[in-house]
Amino acid sequence: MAGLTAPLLGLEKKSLREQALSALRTAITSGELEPGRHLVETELSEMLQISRGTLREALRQLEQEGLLSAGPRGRLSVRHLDEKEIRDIYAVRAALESLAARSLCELPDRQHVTESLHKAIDAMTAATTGTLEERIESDLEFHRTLCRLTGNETLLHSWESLEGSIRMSIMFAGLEKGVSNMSVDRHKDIVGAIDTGDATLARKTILEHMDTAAANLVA
Amino acid sequence: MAGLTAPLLGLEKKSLREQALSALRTAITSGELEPGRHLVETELSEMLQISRGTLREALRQLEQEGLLSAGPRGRLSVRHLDEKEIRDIYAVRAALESLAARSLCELPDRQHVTESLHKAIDAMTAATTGTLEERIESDLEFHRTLCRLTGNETLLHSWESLEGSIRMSIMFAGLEKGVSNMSVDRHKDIVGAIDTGDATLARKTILEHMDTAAANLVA
DNA sequence: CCAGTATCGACTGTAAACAGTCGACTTATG
DNA sequence: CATAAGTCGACTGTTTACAGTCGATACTGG
Repeated sequence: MAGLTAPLLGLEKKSLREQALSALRTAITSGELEPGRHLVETELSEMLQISRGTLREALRQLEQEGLLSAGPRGRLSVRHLDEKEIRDIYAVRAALESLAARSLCELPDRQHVTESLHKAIDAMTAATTGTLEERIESDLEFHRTLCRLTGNETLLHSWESLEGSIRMSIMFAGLEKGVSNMSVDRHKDIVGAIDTGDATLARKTILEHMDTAAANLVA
Repeated sequence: MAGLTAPLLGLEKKSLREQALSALRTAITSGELEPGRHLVETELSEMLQISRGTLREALRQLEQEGLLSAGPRGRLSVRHLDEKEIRDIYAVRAALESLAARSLCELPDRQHVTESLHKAIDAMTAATTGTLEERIESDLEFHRTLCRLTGNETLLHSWESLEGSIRMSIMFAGLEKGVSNMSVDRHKDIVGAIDTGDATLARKTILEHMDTAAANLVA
């Protein structure tokens, strides 16, 4: 049994809370737990086979991410998004990602950045032959990479806190509409703009991308 | 006992979790719970006279707000901010608030907006004769109002999720440095720019305000 | 029949107890 | 003396039980 591989040494055992968080986030953003649905702690804890205390910790986080809304007496339900809310979410998303794009343009050495973004583009290209879900995942991964590459942890965290709302927006609009915003060419334009090092151009490209995306979602 | 006033009818009893959240947020952002301090659940729950379960829910939220960082084995400690992190926080803050400013310029009817902002300015003016804490509160209230007036709930929520980090940045720099960014005149400039309805000017004013603020904090 | 009161079930909020992991320290062994 | 094994305390993660609030329904009295 000698010679354990490095990945095994780095194994991370996920807590029940984290597992519940993931499962619930997926169930909500996929529509399985439908908008407006009242989440009853006792039911959910039985379904997930965890205690109510553990579940509550996960639910609190989802509430903070904007996926759940608290009704009277602390009752949590899956949030419903109307058109205005989707537009609002995309406006904030645009603000964060345009900051990311500008920040990347201002980096002294952009080579590793563009390499990583090209990899993310390749992944998007590969996903065009996959399922709608795969295309959405690769798209969101591209945008997350954009934020991550800035090295601004606060920016990445803010974006990730918005990710659930973004996913719900796509779900509300329907996956086909969502995917219509995920063309590889338009993302190549973003990378191209960043490549030029022109922060104003990069910002403008992102803002336009997000304007179009929001308009498509609410059409 | 007839004739209860409307405010009494609207009384909201805060849960222990919410009370703990407030108390902890204040203790952290004021420096009472100092950066790097390991928060031991059993100690804190005894101090606050609440159960560990209730405390955990509050701590989770503070972690998500960026005020605490999780170390090995789930141990939470008060986050320490270095200069880069402060700059990063202010960059994200600038992105959010400049979106707010641009959004306000695009509103069809800006009269009630400018009235509210002028009120916030008046409160800042009144606070100049008060304590440093009062000045910081009135400043943050001005900026929160900026975001709230847009009617974009996602934007307000994102800003509020950042507020703790903002407060900690000010605390790290020292209150005097923080207050140096809170001159009434500079905030009047922001309102003035929004008054013109020129979204580009308003955005630029905010970005400059935040650039200067960050530079002052890390100087 | 209607209004007031009582009861009960369905929750959420909270506390107390149990369980597991780790590091520091002590003890045993070669 | 150095190393390995054992023990224990200090936590965090989780479960179970208790407590309170509310709405819906049933009951009672005028």
